[in-house]
Amino acid sequence: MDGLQPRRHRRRVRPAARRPAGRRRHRPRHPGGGPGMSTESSGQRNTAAPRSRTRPARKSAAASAGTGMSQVAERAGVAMSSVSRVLSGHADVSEAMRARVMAAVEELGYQPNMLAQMLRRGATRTVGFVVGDISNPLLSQIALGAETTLRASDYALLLANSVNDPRLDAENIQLLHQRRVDGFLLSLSDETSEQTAEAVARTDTPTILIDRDLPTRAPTSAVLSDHRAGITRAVEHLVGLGHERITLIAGSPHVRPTRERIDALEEALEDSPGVVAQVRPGAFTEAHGRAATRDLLDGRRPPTAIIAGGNQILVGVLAELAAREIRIPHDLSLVTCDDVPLAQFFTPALATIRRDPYEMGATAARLLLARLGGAADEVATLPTQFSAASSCAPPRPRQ
Amino acid sequence: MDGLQPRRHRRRVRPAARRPAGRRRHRPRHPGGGPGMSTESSGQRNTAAPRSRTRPARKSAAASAGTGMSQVAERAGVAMSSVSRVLSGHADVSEAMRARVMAAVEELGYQPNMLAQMLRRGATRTVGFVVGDISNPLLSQIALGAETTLRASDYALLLANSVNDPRLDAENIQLLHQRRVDGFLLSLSDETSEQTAEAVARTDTPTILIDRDLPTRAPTSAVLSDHRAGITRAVEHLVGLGHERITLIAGSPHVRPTRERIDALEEALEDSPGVVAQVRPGAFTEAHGRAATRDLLDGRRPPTAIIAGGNQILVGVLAELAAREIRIPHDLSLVTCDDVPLAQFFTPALATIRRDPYEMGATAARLLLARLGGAADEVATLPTQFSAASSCAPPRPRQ
DNA sequence: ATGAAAGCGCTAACAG
DNA sequence: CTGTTAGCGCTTTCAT
Repeated sequence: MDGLQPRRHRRRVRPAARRPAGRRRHRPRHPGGGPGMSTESSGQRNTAAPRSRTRPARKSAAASAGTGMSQVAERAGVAMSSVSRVLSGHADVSEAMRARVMAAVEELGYQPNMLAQMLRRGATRTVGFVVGDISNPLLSQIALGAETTLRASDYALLLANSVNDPRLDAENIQLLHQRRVDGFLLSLSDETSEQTAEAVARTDTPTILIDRDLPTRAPTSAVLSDHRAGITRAVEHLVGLGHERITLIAGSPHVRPTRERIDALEEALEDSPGVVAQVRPGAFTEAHGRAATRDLLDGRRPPTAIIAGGNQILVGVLAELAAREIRIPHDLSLVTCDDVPLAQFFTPALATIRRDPYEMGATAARLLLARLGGAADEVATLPTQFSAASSCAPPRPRQ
Repeated sequence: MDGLQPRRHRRRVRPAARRPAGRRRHRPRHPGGGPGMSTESSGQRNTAAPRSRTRPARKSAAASAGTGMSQVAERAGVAMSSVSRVLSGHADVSEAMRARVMAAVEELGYQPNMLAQMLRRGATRTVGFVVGDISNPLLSQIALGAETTLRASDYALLLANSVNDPRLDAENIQLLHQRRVDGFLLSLSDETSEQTAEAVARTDTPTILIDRDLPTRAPTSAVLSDHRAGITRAVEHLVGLGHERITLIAGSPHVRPTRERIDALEEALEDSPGVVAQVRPGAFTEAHGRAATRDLLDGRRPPTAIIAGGNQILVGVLAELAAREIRIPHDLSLVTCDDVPLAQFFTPALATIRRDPYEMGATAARLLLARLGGAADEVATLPTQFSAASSCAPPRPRQ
């Protein structure tokens, strides 16, 4: 071995206690060891008399577990209520008291049991996030924005995927409601679902819709994207280039973005007689993108420009175009909605209608925080930007 | 308007009760309305005598809220414990009892308060997922796999981002512990952090590491990827093509994937004297990818092949290559780790070391479920695949 | 400023 | 099989 070497070399330390690890996923169940067989590492002072008759599911005595507020009180020689007051920063507490209590807390390594607090206070400081598909970069960035903002206010995020199934939307709402979340962030799979609307209505929990509309029956806040503006700019650009047949391959017609985009496309073309809009709603999937593209290109009058209504759809569109060796923008112009990580390195560069998903999530969280703080429901609309790029060019002269 | 029209036309229904929505994010705080000002929609039977002296934060009387188990018991004319037994599917319950109770439940639309159950049972059916960056597609797919699997067993996922800050790792673990999660799924930002190790050790909660190692002190299960195999295949391929200077631009050296990849690269080249390995660990960021690439290309002996150790790093590498108009694979061969959505449309196609992140998440969840069911800790290693592609070619002859 | 007591809504002994 | 009872661990009146 010659030449430069890594600055950092590291011995391969196989963690001692582990089995060699040979990719076994479905571990055979231990014959004799059903639930309840748990390792039960007996704590130190297991000898003394049981504290009471009732002793449910004793949790193994770990560092902090089992140390309750009453122990702190005893240690500090004060009443539990005083400990509680100190810990929750109540005003009327003497310095002496505060010091005594904090000392005891320190010594015992006491950590409050939030479960008990939640039950008692009637608030969980938890927000339920129902989302069609967290693995979609758009949604995961929204999640990041939301989580970051919520955490700054000491809220935690309970995540529930619906895998784009409206029934799971409703079920998740119900489930999270039973877990007593203080609020909801909803990126629903289908805003027309009766069950979902009911689930939302049944809950009187503050709810923020993320780029969705819902029958007014259930009052909510919402963070919306201004899809109209984006589509309008894109269409203006395409029309300016001379396109006369523009197709939007859109996602599910049961969510706001799709409806807005379709409306915007049609509206934008109202002033341009001679320019034809086509719309292919369907699903936010690669399959739909591909099928729609195939269909269009096989049709009597294929479009000269396609707008892909989402990142998965884009994949399908590109796949079909690649299969047919259709060149962009020579044979067809292409615009896409919502950025994807590597899009910037495409050749040709992809014209894109962008928005800021992190900011959407953060805004949704702020709206919810406001609602939880007593404010009224509110709708925020965030902008959308169209960046032209070389994937759009004048159409080829009519055949 | 002529020609084809969309099959679906839709009136633009502006939801009635909403303000026109003019993008205002930082809503001014209402002067007089602090917390506690909440709308307090008084329920129907607000006239009767208060049920008790203590009445904390009375939740507004919604459909299901306020309906407690005792009411069901009363309605059914049985004891609360019987209701409980019926609802938790206890064996020794007569059909008559079951029917009476279920009827009452139905009529009242009763939904159990999981908070109370959690406190009483000492289990929350909640899993804490600590992750460096949920917006990374790799991690969000892992999250999806985990959530889907956990949900099938009635566990919910509490998500905590650490934005790649080791201190937040530890803090999040502590926070989730206070929320009494039953288990942890950890995709730590830095496995060498003392604080994190302590936090994990302090918790006696079952913990699954996701592609991380941790000092044995804290016993855990783990799901690992076989990075060695992937790198080994990739290097074999490159060496086979005649490359003699291969650089791995890696992410943080404080996580397992980076260490494994570095080790594997060096090991793979042990048998190939004359082939030089370079390693540039740093961070999983575009910035590092770009800086490292710049550095390498400006160096005395630039590599003939680069392995990008992550999707963000890849973006940086590509950016720098594009800026210098370096052609792949003519001037340089490129391999990347971990797939990204649009990579398949790259020209040339990117050679990639792949794994199945959804399956990683699902496996992690299964391991945790097993642990929660009383099984011992276990390590699962999932495979990795190298697909060659046209981004790799023989190097240009030495200058 | 501090303490005593009364639960939040539920479960699980225990005793019929 | 069903009812009684004693809490889970904490917060919050209410009364000093």
